[in-house]
Amino acid sequence: MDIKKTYSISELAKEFDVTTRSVRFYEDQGLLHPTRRGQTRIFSSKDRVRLKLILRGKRMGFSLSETKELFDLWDETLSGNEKQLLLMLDTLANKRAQLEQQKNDIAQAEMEMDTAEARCREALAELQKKKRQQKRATKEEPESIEQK
Amino acid sequence: MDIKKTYSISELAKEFDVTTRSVRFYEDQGLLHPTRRGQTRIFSSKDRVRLKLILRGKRMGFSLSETKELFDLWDETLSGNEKQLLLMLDTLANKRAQLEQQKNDIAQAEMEMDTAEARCREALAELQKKKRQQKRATKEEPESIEQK
DNA sequence: AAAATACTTTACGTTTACGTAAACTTTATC
DNA sequence: GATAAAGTTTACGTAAACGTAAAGTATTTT
Repeated sequence: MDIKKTYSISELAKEFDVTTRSVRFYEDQGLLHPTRRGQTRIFSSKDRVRLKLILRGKRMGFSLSETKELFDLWDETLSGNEKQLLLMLDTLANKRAQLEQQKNDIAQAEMEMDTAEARCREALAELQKKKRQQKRATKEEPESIEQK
Repeated sequence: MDIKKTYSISELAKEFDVTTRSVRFYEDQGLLHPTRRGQTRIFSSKDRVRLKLILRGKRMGFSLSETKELFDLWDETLSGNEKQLLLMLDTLANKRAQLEQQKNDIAQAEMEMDTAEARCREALAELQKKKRQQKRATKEEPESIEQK
């Protein structure tokens, strides 16, 4: 099994570099389900994994409610109901399509960045050439202006 | 050169499936620069390209201001100033790193979706097996309950 | 010329994902 | 036992990215 530990809110916040406010917000939205000792939140390693997934989702452009839907769907999937299983498979297929689109977008962006970078380097090379020409000019005619 | 045409706001909106409101908003934020005939906006093919880039940026999780920064930077880059060129190269490197992160995230997500899908299919197979067993049972003992 | 269509500006409303401040308990430290 | 440190709830504020309604202009169609 996992590192069967529990975590405080600030432990998680530090580890993933988010504010405690965010963590509480994620709980509020039903994405995390910490238990309580008194009124203090205690997060399980499952919560920790989910937090990681939430943040990755965000980096991939997923909203919190999208991520929550996936979480909920997965939980219901575990119950083993056939309908839920099929729904999950369908959802997975949709997400895969979405990821394909993103991969295309990224590939396109990378290509365009390649050409952009190339143009930058060309322009820079031009500038360097001009600089060298200027230097040569001042060496060939040192103080020549004064000898008119 | 490009398809040197011009576009009305609704042409663009239809083509890229966004509202005219969004297009006006993008102009407001300085991402598009249509000219005017009277008070009516006229978009160039450059605007069209930019709109495409804006939307791709959104799909990749970029904010409008991030995209605007890139546009502005690129415009200044064209002026050929050395400092701007170097700044652009730096920015490009950063974006590349960001895309690398996204590619990692996507790869991870795909792996996890693979295992999730596998589990779903296993669970479904289990259900099918049980169904078949039930069917066989009712065939082997047709109305057997009544012959106690 | 009246009506429909496409465009405009102005401006307030909405959702998401938190930030920030206030006021309060609980636990650890001096 | 005072005080600091870490936690809590409540609640108002905010930036981003539009939605939506109001009210007006310009052009095209009937």
